[in-house]
Amino acid sequence: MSIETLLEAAKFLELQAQQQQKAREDELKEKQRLEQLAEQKFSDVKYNATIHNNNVSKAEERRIECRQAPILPSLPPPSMPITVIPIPVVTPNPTGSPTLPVATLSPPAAPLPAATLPRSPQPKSEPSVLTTNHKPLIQNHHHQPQIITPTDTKPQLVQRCLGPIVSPPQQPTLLPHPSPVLQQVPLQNGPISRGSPPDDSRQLDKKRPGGAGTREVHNKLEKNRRAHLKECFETLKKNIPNIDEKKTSNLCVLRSALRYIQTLKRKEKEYEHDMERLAREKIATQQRLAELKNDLSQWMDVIEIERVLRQTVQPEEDQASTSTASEGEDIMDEDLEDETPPRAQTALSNVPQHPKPELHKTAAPPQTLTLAPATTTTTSFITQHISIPHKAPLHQPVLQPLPVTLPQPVSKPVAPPTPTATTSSNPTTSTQPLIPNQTQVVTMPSIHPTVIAHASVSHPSVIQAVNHVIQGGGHKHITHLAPSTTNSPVQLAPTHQPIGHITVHPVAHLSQQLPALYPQSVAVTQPAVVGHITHTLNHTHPQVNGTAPSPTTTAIVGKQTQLVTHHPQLVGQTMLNPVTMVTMPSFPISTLKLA
DNA sequence: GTATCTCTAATTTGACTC
DNA sequence: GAGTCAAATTAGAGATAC
Repeated sequence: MSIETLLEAAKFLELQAQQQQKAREDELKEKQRLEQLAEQKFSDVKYNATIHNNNVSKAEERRIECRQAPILPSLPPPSMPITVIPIPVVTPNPTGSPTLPVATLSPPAAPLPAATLPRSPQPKSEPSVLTTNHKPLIQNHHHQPQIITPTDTKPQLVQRCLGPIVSPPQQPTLLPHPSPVLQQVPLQNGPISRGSPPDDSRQLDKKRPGGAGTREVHNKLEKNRRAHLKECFETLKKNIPNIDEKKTSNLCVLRSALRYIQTLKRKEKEYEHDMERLAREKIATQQRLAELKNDLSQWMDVIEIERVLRQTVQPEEDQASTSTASEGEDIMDEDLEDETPPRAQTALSNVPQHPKPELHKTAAPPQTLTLAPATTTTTSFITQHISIPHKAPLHQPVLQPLPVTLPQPVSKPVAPPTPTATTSSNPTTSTQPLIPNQTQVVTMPSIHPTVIAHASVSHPSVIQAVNHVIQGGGHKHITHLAPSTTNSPVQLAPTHQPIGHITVHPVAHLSQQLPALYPQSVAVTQPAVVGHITHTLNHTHPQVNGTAPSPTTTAIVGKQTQLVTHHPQLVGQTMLNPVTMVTMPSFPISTLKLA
């Protein structure tokens, strides 16, 4: 029954196909003229087939299919010869297969057509039919495999789409070989075989909610993602030095990047270590520098003390050739103008100028102390003793001959240094031209005839020098003064006055006392000198009130203990040295002029 | 010069996570 | 649903053997 019925059905389908074919050809002509799908949709299913033959795009196909979907049901089964649907109509099969395919392509639908059409083994029994039908079947598979897949998304849809999608190509080919049964076989087998049963169809259903568009979109997105990935690799490649621009795969890029990162990390660590090492070296160097400074200052103290001792040996006759303080100041002012300040020598020449307040402001450098006139042993002692510590370490030229700055090179033949000269004892002093300094000191007295004037000139520089020493870590230096003096070959007389207690020595009194106090200049003690300085400062402040402070004096006193300002006005002007914790006068001592 | 092999990039596709 | 990942596949280029 099955075969016969199938054959009959096939014949019936063939007839219908022929009729449809004719109608289709007519429609094709019309379509070619019109080429409008909307009208053609409703015209006939054949119309759809023609659309496919015209190489309509997939999207259009889908659209058309979707549009047709509602139409198909409306069409009476018998009127759908081309689609699979007609089969049931034709076939006497009571199973109602015609409706099934329409409802669902999948499982239920598949069996029916497959059972009926595939029976196409019949074709074997009927070679003619089989051969003829076989071609279309293959063609269908080859020509529009993709077309089918997209339409498989939904059973109904697929079912509806099957007709149009598969049939179109078939029909043209089928026309010459009318065998409705065979035509239908491929039609249904196509999708079924592909989907091969339900699994595939389910996957398709799951995967194609949006049809092939989803796949295309997904592929496009994936492509963009790859492009982005590629850009990232290129960027990475650019950031890696020493890498071949062209012949480098992504793998090489990654490896190179890894190596480069490791190298950078290693370098970073190295640099960190270097920084730490340099920091440690810096600290050590600074410490070393500080030590050297201290040593140098101490060392210079000894030198200066020795020098002072030698100077003290000089006879007082130096004073005889001294001129008035004012004269000396004037002369020194001229010198100051003539010379440029920056150099040590120029600075040295500035010393005499200090007496004038305004000049002192400008030419305060303590280096000038070296030029302190040696009108009296005390003054010379004071000046050199105090000033050297500062100048020595900072300005080596201070030790150089100073006659240049001297307005009156009345250099008297300096008495040969006493055998006790420590210059030889101290290796450092031996290397330095101490003798010129002595000569200078000797010559200076001519400039400063009186001790007072001398002191007035020398104090500023002395104080400033001391101040520098203190500020520059010279505190130790000051403390070393006493020991150094004691250690020096020349024995200094013990201080006549306690360090912690400063006595005021009237200036006039000083000139008289100095010889007495220090029969030999060498015997002059630091405290005494300091005391004189402070004393003069305290008493001369009215003249210099308002001038810049010079903490040197207090610094000097600081070593002793603290400065007692005797003058009430000074109290308000005194400053507390943060280093020595000693009050410092706020006025420039250099401007002091002892009345 | 050709065939073969190897490597790599590009593509497709299914699965997974958020 | 978008984005991502991984496996499978494909195509092209370079190296090698014949």
